[in-house]
Amino acid sequence: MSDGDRAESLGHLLHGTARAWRQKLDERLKPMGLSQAKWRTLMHLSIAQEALTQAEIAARLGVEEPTVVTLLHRLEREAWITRTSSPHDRRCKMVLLGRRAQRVIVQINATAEKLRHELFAGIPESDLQTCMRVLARIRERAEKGERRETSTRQHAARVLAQHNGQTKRRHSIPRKSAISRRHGGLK
Amino acid sequence: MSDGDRAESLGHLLHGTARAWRQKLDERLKPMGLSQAKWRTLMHLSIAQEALTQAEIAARLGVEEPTVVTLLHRLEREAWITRTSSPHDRRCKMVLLGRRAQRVIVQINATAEKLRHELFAGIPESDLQTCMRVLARIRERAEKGERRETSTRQHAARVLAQHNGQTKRRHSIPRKSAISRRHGGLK
DNA sequence: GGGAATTGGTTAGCATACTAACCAATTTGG
DNA sequence: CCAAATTGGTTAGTATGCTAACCAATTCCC
Repeated sequence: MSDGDRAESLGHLLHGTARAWRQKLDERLKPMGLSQAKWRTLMHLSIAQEALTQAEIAARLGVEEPTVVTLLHRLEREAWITRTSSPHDRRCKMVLLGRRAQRVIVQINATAEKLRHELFAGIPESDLQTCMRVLARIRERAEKGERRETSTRQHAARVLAQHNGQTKRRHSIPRKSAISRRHGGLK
Repeated sequence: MSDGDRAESLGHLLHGTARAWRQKLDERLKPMGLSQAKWRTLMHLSIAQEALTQAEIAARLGVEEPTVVTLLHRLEREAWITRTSSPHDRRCKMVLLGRRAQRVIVQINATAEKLRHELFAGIPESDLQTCMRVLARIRERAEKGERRETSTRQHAARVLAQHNGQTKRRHSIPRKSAISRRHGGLK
């Protein structure tokens, strides 16, 4: 029971600490019109020092693509970034930092760093190392076997391809309608 | 620079580990029609062994009240819980575990515990302790000074009370309309 | 006793994340 | 070369969290 308690505590602790940290950072970035998600995106673009595709951003942030779509939508609306079609691959959108972002990105990083210093103050270096090692191990285990085997595009396509020859309508019948109004609107 | 890198890594690591853990647990609870948020709520009710008010649940989960409202709404809709008005305090709603929840709660906890064992396998006890100590310290710091001084109900009310005698319309003009259709509909 | 303050719960609106399903463009393999 | 598979991006719908603003009920205190 004591083992279960301790273990459960780490789960809650992890959850709660991540939440508290995020909230604290959001609170400080708020006056600049930013949040952690936006800041992290800008930071990755800044580090890359070149235009990234949305898929690359998603990979670096560790989130799914649809999440990136709306995130970038907000960032673009607020003039933090610009999105242009790639001339090499017309599927891709190249994402660039706007001037405004380039100007304030230093302050943003400074804010985040200051918070980190505050949070880490007085904690022995070796303890931080241990903590990171433990977390990395847990994360690795939790992510491993996240096969996502069920209902991947590839998987579904493969199954259906084996099932019948035709490739149109690869999935089951759509539930709503999914109308696309994309017939000439954007170039 | 190496210091900044390491520090930044812990931030990302914390975020990513919490996310991976949550996803993994959600994945396993999904067949039972649950998620981490729902499971945690049921677990706290189970531990309490008595009816709790929504405010108590919010405090135990560490989330805000409006979050609990929609969470309980979903749980009630799926017959995991029931909500009844308290006879002692007509403001309160007492939240009770439904029969269905009581029956499966053991399996749910077993699932969560099994995952914990898998994730912790091979990690020295002392390292886990250190990790928890570090996280607890960071969390404490991050939560401290979360004054929420700006725009608390109490604060706003106090300020306006000093400003003018009347208490009606304590806040600024609502931006939309905030129509309440609560005039006899319920009860 | 009664007005002020507090507390419990709610709605509205937003941010951030997900999965499922889809289209358009490119790459691959026979 | 061309059909099949893959890849990049999108929309729709849902879950989970937040803050702001509010109502109703209770408690506090003069």
